[in-house]
Amino acid sequence: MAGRQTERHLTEIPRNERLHAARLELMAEADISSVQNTDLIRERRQQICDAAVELFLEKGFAATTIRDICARSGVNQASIYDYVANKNDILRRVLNQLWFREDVQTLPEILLDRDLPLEEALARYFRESWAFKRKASLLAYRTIPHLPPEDRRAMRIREIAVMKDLSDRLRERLGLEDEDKRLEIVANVLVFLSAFAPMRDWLNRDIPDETMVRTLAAGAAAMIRASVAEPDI
Amino acid sequence: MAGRQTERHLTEIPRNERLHAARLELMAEADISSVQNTDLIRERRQQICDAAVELFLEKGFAATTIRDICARSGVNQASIYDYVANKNDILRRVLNQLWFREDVQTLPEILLDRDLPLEEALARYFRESWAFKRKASLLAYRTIPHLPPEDRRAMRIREIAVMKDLSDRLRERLGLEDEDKRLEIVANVLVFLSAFAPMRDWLNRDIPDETMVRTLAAGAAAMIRASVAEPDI
DNA sequence: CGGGCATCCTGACAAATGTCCGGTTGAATC
DNA sequence: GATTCAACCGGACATTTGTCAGGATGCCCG
Repeated sequence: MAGRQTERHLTEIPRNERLHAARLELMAEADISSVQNTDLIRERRQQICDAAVELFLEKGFAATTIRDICARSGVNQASIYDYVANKNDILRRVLNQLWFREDVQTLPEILLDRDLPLEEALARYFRESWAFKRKASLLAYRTIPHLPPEDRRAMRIREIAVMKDLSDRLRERLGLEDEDKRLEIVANVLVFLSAFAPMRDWLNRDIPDETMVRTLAAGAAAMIRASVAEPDI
Repeated sequence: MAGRQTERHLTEIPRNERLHAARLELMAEADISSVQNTDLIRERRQQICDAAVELFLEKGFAATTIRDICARSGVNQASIYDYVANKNDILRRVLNQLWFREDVQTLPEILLDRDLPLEEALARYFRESWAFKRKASLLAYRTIPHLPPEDRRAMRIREIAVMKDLSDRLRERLGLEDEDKRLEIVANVLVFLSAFAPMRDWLNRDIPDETMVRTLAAGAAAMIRASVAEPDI
C-alpha cells in the first residue's frame, strides 16, 4: 500500500504522514468562554490577527501595544480579552495561522512527486514560500525570542520533522544508501533559503521574484549535488 | 599601479578602498559631556555594551530594560546617562562594535587574493563570520525594526557597497565580461548564508561548525558556477 | 411594549519603564 | 585639615502598558 504512494496522480496533493502528524502539534491556543457566537469569535479573532501581523512586522512584537492592535482592528480594548487571552496568545495565533498553514506545500512534500525534476521542485518551493509565507518567515525569525519555551518547542518539533523528511527525500533523489550528515545541513540550508527573499527585502526590492526563483533554484540544485559529490570527511 | 594589487603577499591584508570608505559611515553615536575622564568613559561604555549585547540576545531589544542593563553591567541607573544618551544609543553602539567591526574580513576582501581557490575563500569567510560575527548577525537581523530610519540607512549603504564589490569579484573569478543580475542575487545569498549558523542555532547545535563550513563552501562554490552556467533568461 | 441576554465599551488600576534632579562621596590638592 | 570638583547614586517623575470590572447598549422573543 505504501508502494502506491509514488504513483498518485499529479493533481492529487502528496501527503506525508509523519509531517502531517507533526503539523497537528500546533501551539496551544487559549480558549475563552465569555462570548458564545462562534462565527463572531472567528471573525473578531481574524480582525485581531490581521491587525497584529501588520503591526508586529512594522514595529516588532514588544513595541506593539494592545492599544495599537485594538485601534487598527477596531476591536475595543476591553473586548479584545473576550477573544484572546493576552498579548502572547495573539502572537501564538498569528504564527499558527501563518507558519503552520496547511495549504502551502513544504519542500519534502513537493519532492514526493518523482516526475518533477529537482530544479523544478526547488523553484516551486521558493516561489510558493515567497508568495504565501513571506510574512510568516519574517515574523518567525524575529519573534522566536519572545515565545515562551513550550511554544518554541512546538516550532522546533515541526521544523525537525520537516528536516528529517527532507533529507530522506534528498537521499532518495541522489540514490544514496547511507545516512549523511551533510544532507542534513543541506536540508537546513534549503529551508533557510526560503526566508531569503523576505529577510533581504530591504536590499532586493528592484529584482523581480521570478528571477530570484530561477537563479536560486539552479544554484540550490547544484549545491545539493555538489555537497555529496566528494567523499565524506 | 592597480595591476600590482593582485601580486601582494599573502600576509598583507588586502584592502578595498570603496568598501573601506563605506565602513567609515558608522551610525552616529551621541556624545555626552558630563564625565570628563575619557578612559573611564571608554571603560564604562564597554561594560554597558557587553551587558546589553547579552541581554538583547536573550530577551530582545524591546523587552530589555535599562534597569536590566544597569544590573548586569554594574553601572548605576542614573549614571548610565552620563555615558550613553538613551536606550537607542546603546543599540547603535553595540551594532557599531559588532556589525561594523574592521578586523574581520568581508568576502570581497578575501576574494582579492586570487591565489586562494574559490571554495577555500568561501570556507574562510563562513568560518570567520560564524566565529566572530555570530552575535552581530543575530542582533542585526532581529533589531533592524527597532532602528530609526537614519541608522537603517547607514547599514543599508554599507551592505550595498559590500554587495557591489562582491559581484565585481565574482565576475572577475568567473571571467565574465558583462554585468549579470544573477551575480547580484548570488552575492546576496552568500552574505545571507553568513547568518545561517547563527540563525539556525536552535536546531543545529549537534553539528560541528567545521562540517558546516566545508559542506556549505563546497555547495556555495557549485552554486556560484551553476548560477551563470546557462544563458540569462 | 418590556424583559432577558449576548455583546460592547467607559474608565480605571497596578505595575513597569525611560529618564534625570539634586544631593553625597571620596580623593587629590593646597 | 579644609577645599574643590569629578564621579556616583537614592529616589522620584511622568508616561505607558497589560488587564479587567462593571455598567451601558442593542437586539430578539413574547
